[in-house]
Amino acid sequence: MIVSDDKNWVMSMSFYTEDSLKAELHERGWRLTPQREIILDIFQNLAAGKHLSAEDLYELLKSEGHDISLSTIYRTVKLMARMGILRELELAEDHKHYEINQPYHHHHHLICVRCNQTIEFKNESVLKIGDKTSKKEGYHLLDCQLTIHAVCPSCQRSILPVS
Amino acid sequence: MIVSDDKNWVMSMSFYTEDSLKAELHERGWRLTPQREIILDIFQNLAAGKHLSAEDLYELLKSEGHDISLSTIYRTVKLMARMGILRELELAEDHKHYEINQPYHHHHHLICVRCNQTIEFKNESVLKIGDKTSKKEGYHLLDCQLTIHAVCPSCQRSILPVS
DNA sequence: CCCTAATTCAGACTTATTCTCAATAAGGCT
DNA sequence: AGCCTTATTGAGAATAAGTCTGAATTAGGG
Ligand SMILES: [Mn+2]
Ligand SMILES: [Mn+2]
Ligand SMILES: [Zn+2]
Ligand SMILES: [Zn+2]
Repeated sequence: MIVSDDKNWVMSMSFYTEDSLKAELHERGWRLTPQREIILDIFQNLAAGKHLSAEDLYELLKSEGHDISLSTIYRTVKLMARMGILRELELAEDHKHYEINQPYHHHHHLICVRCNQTIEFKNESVLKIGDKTSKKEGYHLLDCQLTIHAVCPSCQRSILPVS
Repeated sequence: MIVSDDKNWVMSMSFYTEDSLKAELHERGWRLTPQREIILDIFQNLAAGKHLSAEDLYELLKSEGHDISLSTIYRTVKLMARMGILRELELAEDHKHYEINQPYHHHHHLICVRCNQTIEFKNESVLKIGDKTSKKEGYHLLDCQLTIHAVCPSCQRSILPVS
């Protein structure tokens, strides 16, 4: 399900029910499976600011008694990212992270390139820039993320280890 | 070599000579090698808007008669990214790209999540936001990138292939 | 209830990136 | 100019994130 606001850009709605997820999948000729429902449920109930890798999600599901294969997890998060339901984050680690894509919780990341410590921050103008830019090019906006690479205070003080 | 401007944030200077690169390496107890000099030279003379993967760089160097190992290339681009000399771009492909980090050429990416087509755009406020945010947290800014995920006009029209 | 095509699952596979370690060489010092 | 320490390189092995395959399952339309 898609919601347009007064500024005329489109963004996924904040919360999916079984029905709205099913409707959005069916729009594209896809199906609602228990696996997809369960995975979306995890992300919808994740604490604000938490994000999961595919492996994280796999373990979390297993701990809750859901035996969903890694292949399905990889396929599902990619699918939901391409639908605009999830955000795909490229943080400092060597794997992707995912979180729900909700305007209300929209935020960005400040990453230390040495120790990988990451701080989240909000900024109202970023989404406006993303909106303006994508509209100008005729793109349909799904998500926009500002990623800042920097050196944290603690790493500025420490001696650099040899690469 | 580091340059501070009137706004008090720090950013690598636009152009490196053998001496300035050497100085910046020595500050950290590192060495200037022919390989590092050659690799930086490639990036400094790359057409604006071009970016290279490690493999791209390896082939380009080979075509110019420079036999630098892939290991060294991976190590060097990562090193230079952590120094703020290069930007590490996470585009839609499954490998990283690098380009020189110069305020003058500072730009961002609008990516189609379906066909991976990428458009570069400039925006003056993004760097200001990155500056303000990193300063507020006491971080030393190296680079900031706005990445917009969206669906391009052509992909909006086409039928969706099954994932 | 049937049928078709989408989806799942297990496991093989791919491949970007990192690691290891012996050989080399940068650069500080005399 | 030669010496010494240690950072760096290079070749190849290793790692691991993510994708692909093919048979079995199942969603959902009729
Ligand atoms: Mn992680
Ligand atoms: Mn590429
Ligand atoms: Zn740090
Ligand atoms: Zn496209």
